[in-house]
Amino acid sequence: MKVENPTSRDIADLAGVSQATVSRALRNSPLVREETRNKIQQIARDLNYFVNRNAAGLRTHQSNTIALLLFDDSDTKMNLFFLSMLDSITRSAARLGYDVLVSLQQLTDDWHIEYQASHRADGLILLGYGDYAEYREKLAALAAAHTRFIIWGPLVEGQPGHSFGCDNEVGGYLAARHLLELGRKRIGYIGHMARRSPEHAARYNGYARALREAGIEPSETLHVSADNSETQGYEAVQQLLQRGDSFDALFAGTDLIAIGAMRALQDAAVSVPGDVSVVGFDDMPLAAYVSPGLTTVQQNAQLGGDALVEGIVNLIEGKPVQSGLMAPKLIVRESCGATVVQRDRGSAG
Amino acid sequence: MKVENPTSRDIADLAGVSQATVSRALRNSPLVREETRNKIQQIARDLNYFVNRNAAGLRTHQSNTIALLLFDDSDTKMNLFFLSMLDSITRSAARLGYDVLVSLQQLTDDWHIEYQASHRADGLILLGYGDYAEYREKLAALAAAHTRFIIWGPLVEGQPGHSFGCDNEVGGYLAARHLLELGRKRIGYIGHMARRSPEHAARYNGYARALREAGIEPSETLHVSADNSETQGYEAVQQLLQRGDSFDALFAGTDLIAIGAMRALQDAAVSVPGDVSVVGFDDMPLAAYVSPGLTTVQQNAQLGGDALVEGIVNLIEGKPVQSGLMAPKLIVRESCGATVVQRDRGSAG
DNA sequence: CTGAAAGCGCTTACAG
DNA sequence: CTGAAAGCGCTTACAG
Repeated sequence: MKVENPTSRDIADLAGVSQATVSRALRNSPLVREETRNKIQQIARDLNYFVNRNAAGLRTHQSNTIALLLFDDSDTKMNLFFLSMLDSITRSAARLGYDVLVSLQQLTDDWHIEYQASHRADGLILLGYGDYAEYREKLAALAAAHTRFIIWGPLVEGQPGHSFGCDNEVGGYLAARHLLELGRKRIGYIGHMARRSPEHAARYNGYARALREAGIEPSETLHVSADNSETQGYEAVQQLLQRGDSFDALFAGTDLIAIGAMRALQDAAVSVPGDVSVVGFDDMPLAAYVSPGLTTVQQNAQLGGDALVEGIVNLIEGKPVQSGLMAPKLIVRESCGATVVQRDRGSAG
Repeated sequence: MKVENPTSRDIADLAGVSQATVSRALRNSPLVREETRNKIQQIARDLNYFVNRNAAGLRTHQSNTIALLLFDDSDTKMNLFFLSMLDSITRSAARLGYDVLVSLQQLTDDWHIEYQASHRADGLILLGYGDYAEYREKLAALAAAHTRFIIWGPLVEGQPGHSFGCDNEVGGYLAARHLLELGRKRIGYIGHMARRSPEHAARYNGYARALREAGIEPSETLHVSADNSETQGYEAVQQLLQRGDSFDALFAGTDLIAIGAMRALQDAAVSVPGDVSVVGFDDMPLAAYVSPGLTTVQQNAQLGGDALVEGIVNLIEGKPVQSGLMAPKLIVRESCGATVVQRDRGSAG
């Protein structure tokens, strides 16, 4: 009873029912008598039959697929945080019956409005940091094409579509509070300053809020602009040291910047955390392994991925979706001089 | 001239030609007069039209999609090496006109024979380390279902399907040669010993070959079995130290093991590389950041990903495919005591 | 609870 | 170079 590429018609013949009944039975329609359904499903299993997704999709105008668009225009390799989100995204999607199509994009690429138009995906998840000016335009184009999408990122006033992200303002606040509680007073900031990046702006704002609450006015001379790379973190500290304005702590916009900064400090014979405390942002696997271990602000990739999938699936299914933020968490290691109860190396990697 | 969800028929009406001609024009058929083709393509662009993949796939029995199945049964998070391969895989696939469907699997899961049977993918790329006994069974099932697939991994005698991987034997040889050239004589090995994992067996064999070439018989008492985790590397070194047999170098089957091993040595006040040299395998981003920087054997993820995509696409298109291996490369950092010309931190991350 | 029938939107022999 | 027509394999109103 071998059929090479069985169709529902083959099963119908074998079961002695109509093809329509086979289709119903395989979709667990209550319209089909249980006995009939069981028989049909058994035959399908025996034949190694699986519904042709193209045919089903053509009929139903669905693909049961989510496209995950990763973009990254920094000079580093694909951000590991996004990669680690891939894990929870694919798992959540699978649980809800969706496949995940992955595409790595340059921000300058066409943004594949066609994913939905071509019925390859029912909706998009957008993941990555980028220049927001350019970004906004693309989002508007997606919205104009009636593409369903959800963005990982902050709530931005007037931005088309839905988003879910980390509360970067709170993250920056947590980082700066930690430094203040350790007695640090002259706390610098290294990161994106421009409003090109609302993520980084929010981190900065949280930092500034904590300082002001402590009666300290953030000092321009302790701020250095840097993109997300170790090199830029390194160079930023060199600049800072040249300026000659003293500082006893640094809040870096990302872990990569923080790691570069720590290295620059060490190369300049400045002790971390003896002379200067350093806090990062992201908690990438590296953060636990550098020396000293980097205290940083963690975004929960698991929660984030789950929320994004839930959001896009709700969008696809026409249910209401709210943009939202999740709370970040301070991970204390050695780079600030706080007493560490137990060294957390995080997950291996 | 707005059409909500345009089909080729809408374009045909607008262009004053038949739907068949539209289909030909959009696929750049030479059968269509250039003028007609240009006109049709212009209209398609104006309408934001994209070919319905379900309909096209139903007709052609193709999905132009590759399924990437990542599995990992180690206790660590998804192996970063595989994740970094994702980059070159999606890019290569895109260049060849294929989408990439990603699925994270447990080795114990069903292996989605249905990806191809359901016409969701034209072929599979299998990525991950695993228990080979269990593995083999699944591969046989895939082959029995006429599923096209290519595996990242070693050439294994009698294994169904095609594969592409790193020459682990040469990698192990390079690592051990390096240690021998630095004057090390008592070189231990930490890693999988069982033949469950041909990858690790090959690494061990290369190591043993280098030793024997140098007139040294690999010593049982300097071998400790360990899975791919920092913890197991740490514990392995503790065991080794307890045994009391002296050693001046360690070759670890993976970077994670090596990093755990280095930490155990440091915790036991054994200097790395002063007393003991350590070499790892993989060159994960971490390797450049631990202290001392880990000398290790690098597998080129870029090349690997490209080769896997090329392989599966050839398989899909009925072209001949050869299983193959690529040469690994020794990355010298500080953990062995060799003179390092320039510190290579590799790519950020 | 089941069947006959229409139709989703394409691709491609076939005929001209 | 172009068109009319068949058909890919499903899902789902419609009728019974």
